[in-house]
Amino acid sequence: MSAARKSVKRDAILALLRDVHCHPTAEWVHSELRKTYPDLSLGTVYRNLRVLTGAGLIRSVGVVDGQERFDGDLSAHGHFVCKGCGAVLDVALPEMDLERLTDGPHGHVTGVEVRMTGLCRACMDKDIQP
Amino acid sequence: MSAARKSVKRDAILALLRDVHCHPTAEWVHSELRKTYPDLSLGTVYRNLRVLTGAGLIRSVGVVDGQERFDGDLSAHGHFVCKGCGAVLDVALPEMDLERLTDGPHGHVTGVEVRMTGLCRACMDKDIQP
DNA sequence: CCCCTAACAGGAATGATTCTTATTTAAGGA
DNA sequence: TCCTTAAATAAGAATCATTCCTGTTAGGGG
Repeated sequence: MSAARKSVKRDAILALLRDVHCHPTAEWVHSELRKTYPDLSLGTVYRNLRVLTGAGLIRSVGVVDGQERFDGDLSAHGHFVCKGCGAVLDVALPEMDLERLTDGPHGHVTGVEVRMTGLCRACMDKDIQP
Repeated sequence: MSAARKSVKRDAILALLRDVHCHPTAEWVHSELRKTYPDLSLGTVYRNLRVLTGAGLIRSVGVVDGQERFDGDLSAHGHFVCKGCGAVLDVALPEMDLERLTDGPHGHVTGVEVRMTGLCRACMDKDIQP
């Protein structure tokens, strides 16, 4: 018995997420991998993103502007989300003891996500000159 | 010129969010306020939740199980989200200097949200006995 | 080589959220 | 108080990300 079978498409999705730093949406992954796998279906991307997230091989950054964003970098870091353009940038978390938060009085904690929102440099400049 | 006019429905939505501690969805707010305002439409709830969020009078906790959750408590605290039942609980953040994160190299930070995910006590017990 | 089942493509279905239109109502001035 | 104007609203249609369904393909153990 094997729970997960070898899958070229799934491996490609995982590899892509590990390569890029843009925290992609399902659609971005789809259109990107279409270049290599022209028959890749959007449903397959969605399903595998869920499988990979469930397996802890990637993580979700949450929903930005109605679309879920994913991250192949599992190291401890937070995210800055620009309200203007929707860009998601990695943010080093200044040594806050996230482990100390684990298993508080509420239950068993499996993940912590720190999300900052604001305006990125590019959008700050944009907003000055109309 | 007045940007925002007095609005009974909007005030009721804000008051409800300040009263409860369950981090409601738009639909929950709608069905709850229907008891007092039988003609309250779901669209009005969605629009006012957006207006109030934009005005900084409430904040979004993010999307849980496909539905956005809101919080009328603006004090500094994080959230524990149960993967099992979708409950959102307030978590005291152990004095981490969130201000120190403001205005990093990425742009102007306006908000920080710390979200923990895991299994709440009730769901932990549930998972033992099938 | 055969069977069982996971993985898949393609497209339909779902459902939260937003948008549109006509109607109501608050606010401020005459 | 009455009138004018624009915000607020109800109702329902439209949007669109995501999930579900169906038939097909293919991996890998036996």
